[in-house]
Amino acid sequence: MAEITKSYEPRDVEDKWYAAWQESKCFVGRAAPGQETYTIVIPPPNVTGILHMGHVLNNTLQDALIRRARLEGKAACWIPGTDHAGIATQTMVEKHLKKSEGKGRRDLGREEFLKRVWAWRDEKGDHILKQLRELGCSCDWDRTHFTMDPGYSKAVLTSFVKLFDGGHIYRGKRMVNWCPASLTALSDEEVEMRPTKGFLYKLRYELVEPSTTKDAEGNVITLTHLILETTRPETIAADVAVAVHPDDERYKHLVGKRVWRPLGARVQIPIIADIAVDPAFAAGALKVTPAHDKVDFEIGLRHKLSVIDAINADGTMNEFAGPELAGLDRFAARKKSAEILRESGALIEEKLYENNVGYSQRAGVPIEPRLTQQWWLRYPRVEEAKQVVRDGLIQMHPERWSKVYLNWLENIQDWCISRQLWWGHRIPVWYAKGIDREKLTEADLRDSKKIHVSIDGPADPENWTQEDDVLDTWASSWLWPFATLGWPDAEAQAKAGFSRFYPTTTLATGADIIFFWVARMIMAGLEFAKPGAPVEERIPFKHVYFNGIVRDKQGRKMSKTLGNSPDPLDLIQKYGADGLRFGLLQIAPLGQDVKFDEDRIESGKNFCNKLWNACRFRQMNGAMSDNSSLAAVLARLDDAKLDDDDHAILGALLDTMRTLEKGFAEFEFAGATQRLYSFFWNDFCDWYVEVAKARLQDTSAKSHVLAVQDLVIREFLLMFEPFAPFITEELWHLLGYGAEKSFLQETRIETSAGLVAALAKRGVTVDAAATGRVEQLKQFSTLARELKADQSVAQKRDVKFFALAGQVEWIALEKNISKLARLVGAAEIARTTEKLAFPAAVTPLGTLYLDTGVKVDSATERARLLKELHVLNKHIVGTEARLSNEAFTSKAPPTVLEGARKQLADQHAKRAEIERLLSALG
RNA sequence: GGACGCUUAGCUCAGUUGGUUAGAGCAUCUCGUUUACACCGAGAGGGUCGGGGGUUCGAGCCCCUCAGCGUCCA
Repeated sequence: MAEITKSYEPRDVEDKWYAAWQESKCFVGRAAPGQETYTIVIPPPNVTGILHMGHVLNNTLQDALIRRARLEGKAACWIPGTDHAGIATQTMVEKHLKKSEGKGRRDLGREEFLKRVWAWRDEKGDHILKQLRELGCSCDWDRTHFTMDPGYSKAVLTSFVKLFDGGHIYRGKRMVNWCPASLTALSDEEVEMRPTKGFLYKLRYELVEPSTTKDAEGNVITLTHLILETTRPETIAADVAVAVHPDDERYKHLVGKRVWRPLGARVQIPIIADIAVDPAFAAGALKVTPAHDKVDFEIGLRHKLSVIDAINADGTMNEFAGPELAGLDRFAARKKSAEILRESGALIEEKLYENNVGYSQRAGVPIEPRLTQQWWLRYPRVEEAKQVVRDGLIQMHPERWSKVYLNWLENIQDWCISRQLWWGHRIPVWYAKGIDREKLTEADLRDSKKIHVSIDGPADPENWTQEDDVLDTWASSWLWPFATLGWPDAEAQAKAGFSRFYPTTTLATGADIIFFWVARMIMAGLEFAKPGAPVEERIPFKHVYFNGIVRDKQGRKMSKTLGNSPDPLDLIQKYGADGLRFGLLQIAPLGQDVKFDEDRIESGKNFCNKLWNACRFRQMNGAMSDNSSLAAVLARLDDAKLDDDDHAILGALLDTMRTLEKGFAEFEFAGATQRLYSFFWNDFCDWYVEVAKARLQDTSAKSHVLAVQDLVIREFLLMFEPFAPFITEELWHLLGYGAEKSFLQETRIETSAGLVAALAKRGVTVDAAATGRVEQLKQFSTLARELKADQSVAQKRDVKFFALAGQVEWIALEKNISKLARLVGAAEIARTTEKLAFPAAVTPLGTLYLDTGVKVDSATERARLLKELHVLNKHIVGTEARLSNEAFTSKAPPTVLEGARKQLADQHAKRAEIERLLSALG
């Protein structure tokens, strides 16, 4: 057996074991007949992305889940992969192309450009998957998928064709969120509302003919103009009407009359009445610009207004904006139009104004509402998608997210699935040559002479032209849970074990993509996965775990631009993958954001080192005996030698196992990791290993004590492995728990109940009361150390203690006396039957005197005791008050009442003892 | 404007169905090379649980309300 080094050096260990795992293909997801499966599909990161802290948290959680499942004997399958990330990747390559060759994508042409994107992908791609290996992720790498791979692409096209055939997909000229930077439409979900500072322009729209009316007091007034306020004066030339609210008494008489458009060609436009107008906003009149605003567009439809499109796709103004504005960027045009309006006298006022403006999430520029031909999807299975969550077939953790999910589905809008990009799945629609695409009706879409829709395209391609647009990336990733399992190809599905691994078990992701991805996957799964099967077999997953967002210390989201995100690989270098994983999970409570704190990662590393050294110490204490199985270790226990400390540590072990079981069932990882920490560090190292040092001197007890330690370490390694796979694997072998060519993961982890049963079989029943007795010894030793520290002899090992203890107390002390003496650093702890003139402390096991060999400073000693008495008195007053309250004694449950009475008795006894000590000081 | 979440020690966070004197890690101070570990050990100081009100014998925990912060949806 190799000797364990003085400190844990993660780097070599990590590389060695990851290579061994890969070599043996031990992460392959394979289900034996009758074996329960546990499947996770990874949220596919961008193919050219790099690992950030959010990935670390998300993937550590998935790895913990999948490794635990493996230890529980389930057929665990974690499917990795990447996403082609349409806009992001295309933009990146375009930028690179511009920089290196000074060319745009249109200079190259579609085919050539796509070649470049693939080359980029091949060069930069999948880097993130390698980084996940550094983190220790146990994905089944043979199953790695990419959303643009041929098989996956076939799934995407198949879903399109099926949805089209099912009448879910249509084409239409409608208002979309247009990104003038990426030159593509975006779905509503890709638009982010941001409060934006700008100006509100107050304008006069002159009436063609002045109009008279009466005001509230009945005075006759004559109106010559209307007052409007707008944030977008550059679009005035595209105004086709002015609207007022139909019930607005101020303007009723104007409806049907006309005003002069104040910008562009001198044109009269009508005043109309529409309920969309908010009479309370500004002066209650709205300029109607159907081409450039969603609400205006709808007003236009209701009133059959014409549409003037004054803005080009790239956000510059066109000739309809008028000669002064044509060619200008929309923001420059805004300034320019304000100038023109000011000169003409139409601009009354411009004031600072903040409103919510939609931004392209990817490109970061304000989106432009724009009227374009797009492909739309009426979501399938909306009602069913709500039902599966309401019925608990799909459980969300934390549960509250299901409300957000349901609320979105209640208000669901059709999905714009076409993107004016080249990098993505080209929509499998072909138009007959010569037809006017602009004029295609809904009926034409169903006419196979005009439109062809199929996966492979028409048989006579020369007569057809394929749609230029590609599909939204999410319209490919929403198929992820089943397209990664071979769908729709029957053979591929059989090979991938689709029938066993679908539905997947748990999806771990961020709540920020609950609509983008989670909700859509549920609908896609229900629609496509197992047609005709019961709903519980069609859902894509049973649990959705939403991990928090990793933020910096100030609570800001980590981002490249802020530069506040540490590089996870640096952290792995510094603290080890296990330290990073464990440290991060300790601060990741269920569903709460994580404020990243490097100190916690360091604490993760330190914990690994602690574990390492405890195992090293175990090895130094005696040759390893048979550790090859739980039964072998248990066989080495000597039930006659079990003492309270053994019982207490076994009790704590069982408690920790239960906490872990509950933690995994409820996705409470912070609690689980914290219990692992306190169990191993406090319960085991600080107490059990320390008291064992004395017992190891006793040759008759030694092998028994080492067996207990081996048992605890074994079970601990099994529990810890999902969080820290590298160090546990290393120690597993160093301590002889596993055979040479095996891995820790091949062992079945015991349940707490299973361990109780296994112990019982060896005649061992854990005595719960032992924990309380050990607790008293712990208090005793703490008080003894405190006494030494108070007397400034903390470092001395040769002091003598005397315990003024009754018979019962002394028996409890006596059998632990060598442990205690070692623990507190004393030459001797002896019994005394008389009061002594030494500094003293009142312990649960009698009064303890410290003989320092020098004369007691009675003033100091008195002050110390008085302080303690003061605190005690305060507590006594509180307890007495509670107990003398009739309402309390009559209503509180008996156990609470009894506890309070016992507490008071203890407090009184302690006070009496302290008072005695004080009077002894004279 | 609506919904949800958060507010506990200097910092980051725990705190199970309300029940003794509210915990941990880090940081601070003191002491320490005793057969694992200074990536360590021993000890200490430090909070009245955002404010207010209520329910209860009893509230960090339940209810109401206010404030601040955050997220999502309008």
